[in-house]
Amino acid sequence: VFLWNLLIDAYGRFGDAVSARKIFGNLAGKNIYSWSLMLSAYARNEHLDLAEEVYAAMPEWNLVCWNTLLTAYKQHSRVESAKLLFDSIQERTLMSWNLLLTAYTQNRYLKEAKLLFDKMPEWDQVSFTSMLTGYVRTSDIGQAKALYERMPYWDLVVSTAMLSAYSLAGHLEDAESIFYRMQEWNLVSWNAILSAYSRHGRLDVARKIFDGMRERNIISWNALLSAYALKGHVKQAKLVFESMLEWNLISWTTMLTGYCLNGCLEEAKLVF
RNA sequence: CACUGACCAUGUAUG
Repeated sequence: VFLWNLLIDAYGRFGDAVSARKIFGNLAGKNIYSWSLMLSAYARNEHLDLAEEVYAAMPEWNLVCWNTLLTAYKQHSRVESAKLLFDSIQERTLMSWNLLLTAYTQNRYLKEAKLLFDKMPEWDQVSFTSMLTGYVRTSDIGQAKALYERMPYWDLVVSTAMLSAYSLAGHLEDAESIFYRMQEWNLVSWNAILSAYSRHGRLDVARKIFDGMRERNIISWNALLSAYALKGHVKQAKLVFESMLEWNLISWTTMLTGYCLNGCLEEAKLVF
């Protein structure tokens, strides 16, 4: 059963809920892990209705499956359902609280988020990050900063969130000072500072950061691309675009917007 | 063996 469970998990993560379902369906002696894995396979792959069916059919429920269903509701913006589930479950961990909080903040229920945050039995870095991004989404940089300064310490994720918040609010220098005071960096935080410079039109610095990065992903490339495309350097942007190894919807939209902003309507049409 | 937070374009509700 362990091994079959691993396979269900793999298919679920790969996005193939149908194959996961086949294995699950034929599996004799399903345990609570099998059920939870099937539940998250559906939850991850945009099948909320099927996830609910699996949940309803489960022989028993535990914390993990409640949390998984909360995650699914949150991702599908079913905030009311998340709240109902949260109120009805037998036990809650900090993660369950964080999930409801994130359901609120990601869907801009800021008042509810604030009330819940103040009612929580404890907070961890996730709780703070979630509340912080709630403020950011509602453009309240002041509250975001106040919350950040209340924290006992800062991990990589919450620092990156605050860095991006400053950048979004137009405070490049505050973003920089967070970055340089951090104890550790990863690809995401490098991308965040790169995009901060890019957003503020500091093309030279953005380029240097990009060139100096040890690893890059498509987000890094798109950030550099937008530095050029949206600040009037269409030719440079085109060069970057052509050296990219892969493109996604964001790359194309960036390039298209760049052409439009610079009056290159023919090129824009071609891209489109 | 299962569950939560941060990074990229455009748009995102007094139009």
